[in-house]
Amino acid sequence: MKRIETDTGLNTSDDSTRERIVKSAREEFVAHGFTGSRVERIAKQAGVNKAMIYYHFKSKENLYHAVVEETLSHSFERLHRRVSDTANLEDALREIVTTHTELMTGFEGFRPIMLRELANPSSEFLDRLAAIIVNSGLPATIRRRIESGIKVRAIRQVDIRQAVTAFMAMSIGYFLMAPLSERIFQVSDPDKFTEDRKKAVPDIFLNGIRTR
Amino acid sequence: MKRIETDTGLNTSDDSTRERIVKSAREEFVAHGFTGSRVERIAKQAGVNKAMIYYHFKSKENLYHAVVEETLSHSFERLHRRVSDTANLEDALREIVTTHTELMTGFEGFRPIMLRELANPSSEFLDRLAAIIVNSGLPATIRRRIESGIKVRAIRQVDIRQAVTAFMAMSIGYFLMAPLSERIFQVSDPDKFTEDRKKAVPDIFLNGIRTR
Amino acid sequence: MKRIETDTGLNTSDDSTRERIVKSAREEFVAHGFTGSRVERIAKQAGVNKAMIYYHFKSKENLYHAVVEETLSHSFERLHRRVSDTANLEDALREIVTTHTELMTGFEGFRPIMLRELANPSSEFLDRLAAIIVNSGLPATIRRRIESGIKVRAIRQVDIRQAVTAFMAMSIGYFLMAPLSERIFQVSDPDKFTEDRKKAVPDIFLNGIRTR
Amino acid sequence: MKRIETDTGLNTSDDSTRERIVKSAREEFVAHGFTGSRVERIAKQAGVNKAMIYYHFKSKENLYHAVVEETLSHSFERLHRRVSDTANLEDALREIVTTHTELMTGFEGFRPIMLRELANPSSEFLDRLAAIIVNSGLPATIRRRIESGIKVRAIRQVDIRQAVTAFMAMSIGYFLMAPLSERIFQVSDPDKFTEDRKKAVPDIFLNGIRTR
DNA sequence: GATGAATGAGATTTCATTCAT
DNA sequence: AATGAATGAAATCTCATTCAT
Repeated sequence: MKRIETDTGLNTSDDSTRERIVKSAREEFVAHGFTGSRVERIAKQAGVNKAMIYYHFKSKENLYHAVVEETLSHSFERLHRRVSDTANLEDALREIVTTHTELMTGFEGFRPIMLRELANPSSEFLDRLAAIIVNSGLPATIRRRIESGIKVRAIRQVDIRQAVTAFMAMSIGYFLMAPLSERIFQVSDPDKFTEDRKKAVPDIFLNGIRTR
Repeated sequence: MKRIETDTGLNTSDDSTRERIVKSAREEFVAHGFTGSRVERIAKQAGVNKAMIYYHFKSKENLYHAVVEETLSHSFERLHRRVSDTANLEDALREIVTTHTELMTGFEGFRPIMLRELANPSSEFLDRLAAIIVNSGLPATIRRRIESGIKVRAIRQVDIRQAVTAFMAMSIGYFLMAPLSERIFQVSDPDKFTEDRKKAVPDIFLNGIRTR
Repeated sequence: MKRIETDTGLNTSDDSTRERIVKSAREEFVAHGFTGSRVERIAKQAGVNKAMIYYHFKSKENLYHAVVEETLSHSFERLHRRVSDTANLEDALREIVTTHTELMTGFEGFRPIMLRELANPSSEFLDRLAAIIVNSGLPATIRRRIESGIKVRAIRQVDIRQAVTAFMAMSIGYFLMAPLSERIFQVSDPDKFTEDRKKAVPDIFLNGIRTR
Repeated sequence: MKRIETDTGLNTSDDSTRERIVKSAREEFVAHGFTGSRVERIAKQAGVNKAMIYYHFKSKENLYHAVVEETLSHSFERLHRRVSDTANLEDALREIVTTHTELMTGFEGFRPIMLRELANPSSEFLDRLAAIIVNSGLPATIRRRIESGIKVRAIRQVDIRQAVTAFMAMSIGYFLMAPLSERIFQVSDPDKFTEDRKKAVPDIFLNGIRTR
């Protein structure tokens, strides 16, 4: 049943009924949010009877949790592999931007779900995502690298939390607000733009904190 | 962080029924999104009969538009006054961060509405907000200042769009993802942190693009 | 809105929607029990939209409570009026049998509801009914009359609780098991039989406890 | 009150799947009535798959019939042995009260099923139970004994049907309404109370119809 | 302007029953 | 004999909207 993960980590060819339901549900929740989603539509899309959904998941809410679970386990696998045997700060930062990019562009659904959960102050999703990120070791790695950089005077005496937060915002916050950015600065080739970011963001950030 | 109400462009002391409805509606839409919001609850909160809402606004959607309108007119007022006769790039950047901060923290509801609209690709709200931002002149000002900076070799030959976008992400994207950041880096005093950002962000960014 | 009570205490001509719903609901619950009853049928019978039922009562359970309430308030009025200015024990017993008879035959629905509630050990209905009966003063009156009868040796030294319980069983228990009795002893004229009981039961009981 | 299981006619140690299903079904039907009972719950309780129930019984209704059958065969065994060569009326009455007591208290479930069937005018269960009671010969015996009592003037000229019915109500009707009685007259020791009844009821009844 | 009552359409959920294995 | 998965039909409940007053 375990299958080799595709590049997106998304298991699209497993057609066990349960998987088919989760898949349809993800699409539906992504497109309409929780309340806007219709169990009927999810069922039809999955090619099953509505009752089947209640057989496998007990409620619409449960089904949503299952989708969130899947979305998160995906991001978990993504992050875990990247962690930390990067040679230096620059490589680590590149890794993060790349990972975030893949997360936000490669897994259709992660972004909208995250956006909506960000509007929900007591979101379990965010709790779990934060835990995943922390456990991946990336924030600690960055912090440590910056600290040693400061010690050897390669990096200025910046407020580390401000610096790391700013970097996260550049890396992941960008994707959240992308539709607004795209409206403000007409981006003609978004793919190239996203690709360029992978270099531009670490570059600006590193120069921003480096000693001169 | 507490601000004088009249300054927000939000007339909270007008007790006309219509205003009371819009106020409740805003709270409801902010808390539950469009589909999750209940006309009944809005009515009860406003202390009126449900039918009254249909008397004043013709539909739930209409009411939502009214709320969005209000939210946007607010952000418009916010941005309009600031425009651009700032002395230099650094001042301009500070102005932007400050404006964004006020926008996101000063008007309860702006953030959640924006988050949810960001999940909606054909959002009218984003169209209008982008227009407001563009019309405020700030992006053009920044761009121009960077361009002249490059010309006189004060600023490196960076990709301007990437730079401006990165700055925007740091400035406004941060607020969108704040609940996640707060979970990852335990921020004990968010008000002070937000205040510090007003200096830290332009500092990192400017150093990031300056020649050395 | 208050109207003169008919003989049954059942307000059948009040056609406010709420009343019509309760009336249909009573019929439905009586005929099918709680789980067997259908909100749809109740609505149709009351000539209203299903949603109307949820507008007036919040749930099916609530509606059931309302029916029970009505049934009980009815029995309450019934009993309250009869209380206790009966001249002697015999009159008091006749009063009880008459009241029980009216309750069980006059108010279509009391019996089935009571039967089903008797099968439910933690029934609120029974709690309330017991309270009504106790508060009517009848049990205390009977008990007191028997006690004084014993004192003056008109009545034998019987176990009073057993006696009163036995009488209650004869009076009200009979109606509960009537369908069984009717099957065992073919009763050709049930109305006359019920009428005769009003004398026969006190007669047997009184002779049963009298001294000789 | 605790009785030896084999005596009840209920084979509780037969672990065949079929028996386990009937046992769970009885508990379920007793607790929730027919419409309130859930096939799913019965299956789970019996430790089998829902489909198994449909394999053994064809439908929920069929299963209910099986339970009723079992309940009736039980009451049949209960009553069968007692028949009527009791020495005198008093002994016969005691026999009946004892039998009824055992019927109602000895077989968990008999009472609730009977109560609910009593609400159902065309109940097959009642038909069959009445037949069993009639066939046991007890009612005829009582009637005959009363008739001869009247002939020899040991018993008053009472309406025999009324008398027998009243006795039945005292004997069996009591159990039906017991939860109400217990609420009205706080009975602290129900076991003793039930035991005392076995003497009190025939005593009151006999004195009630005896000549003086 | 304002309300209580009403509604149609449709949402989520339940349940007895059957099918394929 | 036994199961997990599936289903059709229907149940309870919800909600934006309208009507009569």
